[in-house]
Amino acid sequence: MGRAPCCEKMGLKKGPWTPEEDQLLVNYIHLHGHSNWRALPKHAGLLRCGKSCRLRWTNYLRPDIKRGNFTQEEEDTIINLHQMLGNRWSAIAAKLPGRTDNEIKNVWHTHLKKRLPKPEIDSATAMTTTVDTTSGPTKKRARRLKSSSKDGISEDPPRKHVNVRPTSSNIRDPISPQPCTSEVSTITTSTSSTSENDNCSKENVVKKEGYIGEFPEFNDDFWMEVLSVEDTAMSTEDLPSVSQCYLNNSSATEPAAACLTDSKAVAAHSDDMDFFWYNLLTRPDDHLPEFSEML
DNA sequence: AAAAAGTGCAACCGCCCGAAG
DNA sequence: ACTTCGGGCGGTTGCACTTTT
Repeated sequence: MGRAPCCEKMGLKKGPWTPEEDQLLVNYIHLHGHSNWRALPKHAGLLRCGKSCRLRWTNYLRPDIKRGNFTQEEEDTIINLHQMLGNRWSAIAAKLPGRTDNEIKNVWHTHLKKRLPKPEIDSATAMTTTVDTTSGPTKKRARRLKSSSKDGISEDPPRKHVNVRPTSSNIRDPISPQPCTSEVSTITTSTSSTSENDNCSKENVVKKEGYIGEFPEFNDDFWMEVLSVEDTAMSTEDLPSVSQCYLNNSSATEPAAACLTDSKAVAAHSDDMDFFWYNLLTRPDDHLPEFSEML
C-alpha cells in the first residue's frame, strides 16, 4: 500500500525559505524542540511541510553548522571516506562535524568528483551499489540494492541510532537542539560506553547480502570512531595509511595503501579492498582497532 | 555588452526503515 | 501479523550567480 504523502500538498509553500520563515522555525525549535516534525509547521505557524522544515533546520539553520568553504583536509577526508563508503553521505557527514550530508553531497558532485579520475569514481560507486547506476532500473532498484549492500557494509550507525525521537531528555539544549541525523549518530554513538557497545555489538549484527555478502558479521561500532579533522590528530592523508597499516598488521602481504590512493590501483586491487574489509570486519569486537591505534 | 555555458547550492522527491498502534 | 506514521537518506532538480565566448 502506498503511503500518503508526507504532507498534503495543497496550500503548502514550496521553494526558497524567507527570513521570516526561518525566524519562525528557529524560534519555535528553540522554544519547543522538534519532537514532531509533521506537527511542527502547524504549531509554528508555517505553511510548510514537516519534511521541508526538518531539511531547512538540519541543512541550514542548525546553530552548529559550519559554513563556508571546505578546507583541503575536509575535502581529502571526504574523498577518502567516499572511497570507503561510497555515496553514504550521512555516514561521511558523521565524520565531519558541522557539515551536513547535503552539503557534502553537493561538494562532492561539484568539486571533488572532478578531481578524481573516472575509474576511481566508478569503483567507489561500485563499492556500495554494485550496480551500474548510470543505466538500468534506475533509482528505485539501485536504491534497493544499495540498501542491501548498505546493510552489508556495516551501516553507518544505523537508523536505530539515527531514528531517536527527540524527547525531553534527549533534547538537551533547546538553543541547540538535536543536530542533524548524522550528528545524532555521532553523538549518540561516540559517547556510548564500552559496555553499551558490547551490548550493541550483539544487536548490531547485520545480515550480509549482495556485494559484501561474504562478510561475516561484525558490529557497527566501527563507525563510531570520529574521523573529524578537528577532533583527531589524524590527518586525512593518514586514511590510506590506516588501511595499509591495518593490512600490514593483519598479515596482508601487499600494501593496500595504493588501493585508496591510486585510482587505478583501486580497481586493480579490489580484491585487496575486499580483503581489507573482510579482515577488519571479522575481527573480534575487542580486537577491533581504533583508527588512531592503527597509525 | 549580451548571450551561452558552467557552477554552486538550497530544496524537493521518492523510497526505505523502524516504531507504534 | 499487519498497517500506518514519522523520520531519515540519497538522488535529482531548479535557479541564481559567475565565467566564458
